[in-house]
Amino acid sequence: MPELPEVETVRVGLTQFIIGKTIAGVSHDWGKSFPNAVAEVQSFLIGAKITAIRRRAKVLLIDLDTEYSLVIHLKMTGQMVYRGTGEAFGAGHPNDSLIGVLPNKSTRVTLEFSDSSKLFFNDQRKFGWVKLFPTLEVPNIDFFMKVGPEPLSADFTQVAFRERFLRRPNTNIKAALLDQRVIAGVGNIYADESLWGAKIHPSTLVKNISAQKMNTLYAELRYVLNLAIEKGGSSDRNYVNAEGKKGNYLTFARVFRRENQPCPRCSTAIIKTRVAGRGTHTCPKCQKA
DNA sequence: CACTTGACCTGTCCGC
DNA sequence: TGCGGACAGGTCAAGT
Repeated sequence: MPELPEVETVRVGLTQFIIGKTIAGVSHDWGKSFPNAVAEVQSFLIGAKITAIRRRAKVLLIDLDTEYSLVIHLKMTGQMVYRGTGEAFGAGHPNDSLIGVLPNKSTRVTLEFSDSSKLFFNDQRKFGWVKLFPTLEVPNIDFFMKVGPEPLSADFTQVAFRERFLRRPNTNIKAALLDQRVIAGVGNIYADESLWGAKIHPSTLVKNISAQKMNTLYAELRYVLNLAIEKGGSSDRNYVNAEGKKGNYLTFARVFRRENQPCPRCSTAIIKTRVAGRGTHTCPKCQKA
C-alpha cells in the first residue's frame, strides 16, 4: 500500500484501538513475515503492554512496555486490521464486504490481546514483515540509519528539501523522490501527483530543475501528502485502514491511475509511461520532458 | 561510485 | 474457458 499517508492513517487508527492492551497470544504462518525466533516472541511479546504507536517513513512501530518494539513494513499489499472484543471476526462484521472473515488466506500474523480483541497483519504478496527489536536499537536498524527526513515535519524547510535532492544531481526526479534516502515516505502515487502539481516531467534530471521549480515541488508534495492523510490515504487495490476501510484520496487524484482521462488543468489526455522502472502518469502538455 | 535491473510473492487483467 | 504475459502502492542485492 502504503506510502506515508496510508501508514500514518493506520498509525492513527491503531493508536485509537490498541494503546494499553496486553498481548496474550501470537501466531504466524510465514517465516519471512515474522522472522524472529519463537523463544524471543515468548519472552518479549507475550504479556507485554502496548505503550505507543509511531511511524517513521513507511514503517510502523508498536512500542511495548518490555522495551521492545514491533517494527512493521507493509510494502505493497500489507494491512493491519483490528477487530475489537465482541465484534465478529467473520460473518456479521460491518466490514465483511471488504475484508471478510479473519484470519483469511493473506493473514500472516495474528496478535490476540487479553480482552480477546485481535490485530491481523494481512499481506497478499508476502513482501511485508513484522520484526521484534529492542526499542533502543530501532534507530540503528540499517534502513533508519540511511532514511531521509520526514517531508511533513515542521522543521523541514524548502531549502533543506533542495539540498537533499542536489545530492543526486544526475538522477531523474522521479527516482530521487522514490529514493527513501533522499526524503522519507514518498511512493509511486504521491511522486506522480506532486510532479504533476509542480509541472515537472518525471524524467527530468535533478540538476536541470530550477530552485524555483524545486520550491514548487516541495509545496506540492506537502500539499498532496497532507490532503491524502485528510482523505484517509489511497486505496488502489489492497489498502485498508485499521478498521478495514478504504481511503478516499484517489477520487481526488489528478493523474495517478487516470490514463486517458483529461488533465484537470488543460484537458489534455493523461498518459501512462514507464520512468524509473515504475508506471508513471503525466500530462504530456503540462509536464514537458 | 551512481544508476539500472532483477528478485522477492500472489493475484488479476488483458489479449489470443 | 484456458493460458501466457504484463503489471501492481516497495525495497534490496546484484549487475553495468
